[in-house]
Amino acid sequence: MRLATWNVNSLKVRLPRVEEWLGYAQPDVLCLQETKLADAAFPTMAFQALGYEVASHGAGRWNGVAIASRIGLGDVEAGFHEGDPTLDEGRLLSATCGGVRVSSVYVPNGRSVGSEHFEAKLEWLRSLRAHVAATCDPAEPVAVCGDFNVAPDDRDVWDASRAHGGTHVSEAERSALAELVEWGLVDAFRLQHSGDRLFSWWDYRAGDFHKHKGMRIDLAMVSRPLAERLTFALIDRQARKGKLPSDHAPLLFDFDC
DNA sequence: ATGGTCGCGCAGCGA
Repeated sequence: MRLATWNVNSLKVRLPRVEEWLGYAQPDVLCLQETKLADAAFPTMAFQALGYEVASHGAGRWNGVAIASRIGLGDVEAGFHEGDPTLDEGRLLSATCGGVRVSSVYVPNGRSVGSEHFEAKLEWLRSLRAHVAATCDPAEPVAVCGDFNVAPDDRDVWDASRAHGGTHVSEAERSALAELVEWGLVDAFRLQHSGDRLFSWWDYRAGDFHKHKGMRIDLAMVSRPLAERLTFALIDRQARKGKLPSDHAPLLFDFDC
């Protein structure tokens, strides 16, 4: 099974690149973030034409997540399992694909440490942990994939002291991410790669991509049964190049299952 | 040292 995740920063603008990428990357499951599309406007036919079923969860303009799968797409759940169904703000979608409980997540940015947006980010991550704990079993195959807007450690940032006014690298955010680890999920990329400067996002401005100034904030957090079957992990930097790229690269994960 | 680019949508905000 090949699992992928990609923050596309507007699926409307990015659809031609996503179609091209599906053609050569050939994922079985693709989690999308920042589609910026209402469900009614989602290009379902384009995915069906390539052999994928698709589910989306978005209100348009901001946020929006989706899951495309060519190995089945069942038990779709939009948002958090408990509480107000709009609390997730179009940032969480879950489905069962080929026996794996997959979630596509777009964690709030947080803007600046200590702001109300930052507190909301921490609360969102706590809700995500509660959602996973309420709906999944760590002894079963679970994959929570997407843009976490948290760099797990200092290897994952070009310069931790200059990152985003302290967000993405703060102890509070990393602790919130560690809560998912404590529940039973592991950062799949780190099972295959231990090096630094292996980023998944680069600011559009000032040529940051070419200066290797980025962060690794797009993650696949997987339960032990999947972690044990991981054979390959890649950040596809090629897809960050060329015409009209997203500011995020897609990630690929192969599992022997 | 500062600002720099996108997307949305039509001004300026969010990232």
